[in-house]
Amino acid sequence: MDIPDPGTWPSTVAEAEAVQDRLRPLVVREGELPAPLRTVAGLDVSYGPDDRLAAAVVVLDADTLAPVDRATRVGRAAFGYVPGLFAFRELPALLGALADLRTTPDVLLCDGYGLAHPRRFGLACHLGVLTGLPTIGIAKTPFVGRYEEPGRRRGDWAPLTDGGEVVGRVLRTRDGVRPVYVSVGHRLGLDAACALALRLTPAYRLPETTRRADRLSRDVLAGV
DNA sequence: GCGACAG
DNA sequence: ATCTTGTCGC
Repeated sequence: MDIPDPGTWPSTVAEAEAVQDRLRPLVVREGELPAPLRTVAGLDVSYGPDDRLAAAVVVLDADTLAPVDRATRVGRAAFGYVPGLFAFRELPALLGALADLRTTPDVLLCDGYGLAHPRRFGLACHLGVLTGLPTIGIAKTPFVGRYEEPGRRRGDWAPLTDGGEVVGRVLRTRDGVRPVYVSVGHRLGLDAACALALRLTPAYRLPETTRRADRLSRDVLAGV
């Protein structure tokens, strides 16, 4: 798919935060799922020694969840790990992988947060603004915000709030398993984001998109 | 000031 | 993220 040239990447914390502040106003915090929804893409990155990394994108048929496209990119981490600036670490490689895709996915599912971020501009928002595509963030552990424990059944959820505003949702994707943390990335509202998260978790806690991308990035890093 | 802190 | 054995359960 076509990916616009992001230009140069920041090298300091101050520069990176300035980039987030500059792009944040471009985030569209609402929207319905595209109809018909044809394809969904999952993105993930695996790390190896010496800052080596492998980014992977897997595109699935939204109905059958069968893989229809994939792309990978190996490289080095472009930024140190700083909570809140996580996106700068993986974005270059993820964009590179996306550029190699034959198709343009209808929605991008990111590993991490969107609006549930100290400056309301997590990886999912960043990726959404740069690609122009609808995105959502699904994280495995809490980062910002407070919440009550949701019910234990699949579909149960509780609002994730921070600074007096709802920034996401703690969602139980399977009965009796730890919940995931869903937040809006770009062009999709929270209801749509959670509906998609449930649709992609027919068997496991994490979305099929994320699981496929995770395994692919791992395999690539291992040289498979 | 101190601890916590997506992956 | 990654480093790692065994173990409980379907």
